[in-house]
Amino acid sequence: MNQAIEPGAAGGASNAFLPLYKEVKRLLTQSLIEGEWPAGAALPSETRLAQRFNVSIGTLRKAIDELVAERIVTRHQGRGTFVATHNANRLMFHFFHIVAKGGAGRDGGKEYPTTRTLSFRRGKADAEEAGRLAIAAGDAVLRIRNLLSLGGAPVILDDIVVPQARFPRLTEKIFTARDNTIYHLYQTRYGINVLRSSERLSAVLADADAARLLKLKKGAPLLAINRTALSYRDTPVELRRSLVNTAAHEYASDLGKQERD
Amino acid sequence: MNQAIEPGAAGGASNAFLPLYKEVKRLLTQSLIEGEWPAGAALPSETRLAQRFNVSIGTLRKAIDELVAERIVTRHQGRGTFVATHNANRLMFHFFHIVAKGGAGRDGGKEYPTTRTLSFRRGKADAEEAGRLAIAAGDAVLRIRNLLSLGGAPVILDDIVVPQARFPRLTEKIFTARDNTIYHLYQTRYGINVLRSSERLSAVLADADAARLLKLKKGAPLLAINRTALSYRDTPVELRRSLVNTAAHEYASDLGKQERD
DNA sequence: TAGTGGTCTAGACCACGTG
DNA sequence: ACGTGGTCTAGACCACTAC
Repeated sequence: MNQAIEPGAAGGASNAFLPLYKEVKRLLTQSLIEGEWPAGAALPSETRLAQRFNVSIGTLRKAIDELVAERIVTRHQGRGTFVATHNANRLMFHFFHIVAKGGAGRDGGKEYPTTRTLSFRRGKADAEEAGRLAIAAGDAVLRIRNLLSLGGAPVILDDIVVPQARFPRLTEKIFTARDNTIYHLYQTRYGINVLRSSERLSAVLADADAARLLKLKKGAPLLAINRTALSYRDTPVELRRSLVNTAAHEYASDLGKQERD
Repeated sequence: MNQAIEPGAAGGASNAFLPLYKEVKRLLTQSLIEGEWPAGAALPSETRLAQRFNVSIGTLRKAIDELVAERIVTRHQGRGTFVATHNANRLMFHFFHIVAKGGAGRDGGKEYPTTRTLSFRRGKADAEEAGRLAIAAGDAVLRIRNLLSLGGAPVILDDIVVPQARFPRLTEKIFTARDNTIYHLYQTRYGINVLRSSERLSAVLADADAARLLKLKKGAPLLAINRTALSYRDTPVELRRSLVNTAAHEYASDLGKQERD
């Protein structure tokens, strides 16, 4: 399928100037959304893509540059360009920000959490959840509660809310049987690609429930993280509230740092 | 001064391949550190810079692309390329992450804080501070305590530590008389350009001191933010511990978002 | 009108990974 | 040896700003 595009909206009489590489990027994103290249697959070579879109290599590369910056694809010299996959590394670098205190070690004090699912229930979205998930109030959602441990001790209590419509036939068995990250499950089984997240943090006191599960006294300070996970074009796909015991761990935010995989 | 460089380290017999644009970027950064173009000043045009370094425009632009991505310079079509300055906007977008809860308004609930300096003292760096500031334990430091208010109510208690050697003759009068942000003062008066920050967040309980100043009960939950502010080549220039009352505000972290000025 | 950054092209050559 | 992405070049033209 040849999606050749005009040499330049700029050349036309149009007043809305859209650079050619932005249009190429839009077409590439569209193909990614439609699943033309599934997660982990190689895109056609830059030469072929340039021919397909009828643009020069330089213009094609500029479009892919932006996709790389948004971590939608990754380039490997000598091998090709690939659709980014959700592996443990990507999770740790871009979506898991809890590190051991004082642990300025090799990985900045990061260790992999172990997850235990405490509950998995169906429910209906309240007004606030509906707004944040861009669905209607009362729509079916799945509510999942996970307890995450670091170094054997429970540290994080996660409450996850996802729209049922986006995850048809997702059962507790499938959810807990996964041998990889949750976002990997979303990606491989439902074609939903979590690309970035928006988080709001505050300090709260542990209620009886949280205290029991995190093995703390009621009234201990906890870090509360409200996350909205976003996919292509900032479509919300998951809400998550995390309660973190920051006695021995903390939340790391390195702003402006050049991130690399 | 013509800093022409060889057409390519790649062309030599060297095994350590360094792209030409990286070398150009290094030379540009060096000139910025040495103050050849002070904050707010325009760099020479891309044509002139390309001639000066004896590279093509494309290569020169690729070097500047990275400086733009790191927010060290900003480009304005038709006007030129300028050394980024610390104004209120830059502070709010890149270094001040406290927003009003539920305030999904025009600026995402952001409002400008008003600052009151509570104390300004000389002291000596302890071992931990020395390590984080890359100075020797016992070196002279300045300790500054600020109380920040939002909407008229005190919300944030800041404790700042900076090496005295980097800020010669900085007095409380100069510090409190500034009519702009603290980082603007660092930049204009001391040529120290804060480029990014590394932050660690945890939840704590208010002690008597914090409770009194933030008008809270002792034992109320507070968000503690430990920040290291970094300049060129990740040189640390300031430590800051913030205690935030998150009753009506929260910390915003939009990871992976394409930031723009 | 002049000067600046922004886009787009066509082509040469290099570095890297795989066979 | 081959194909991939990465670098570098030289030049044309467009969009924007300031004067």
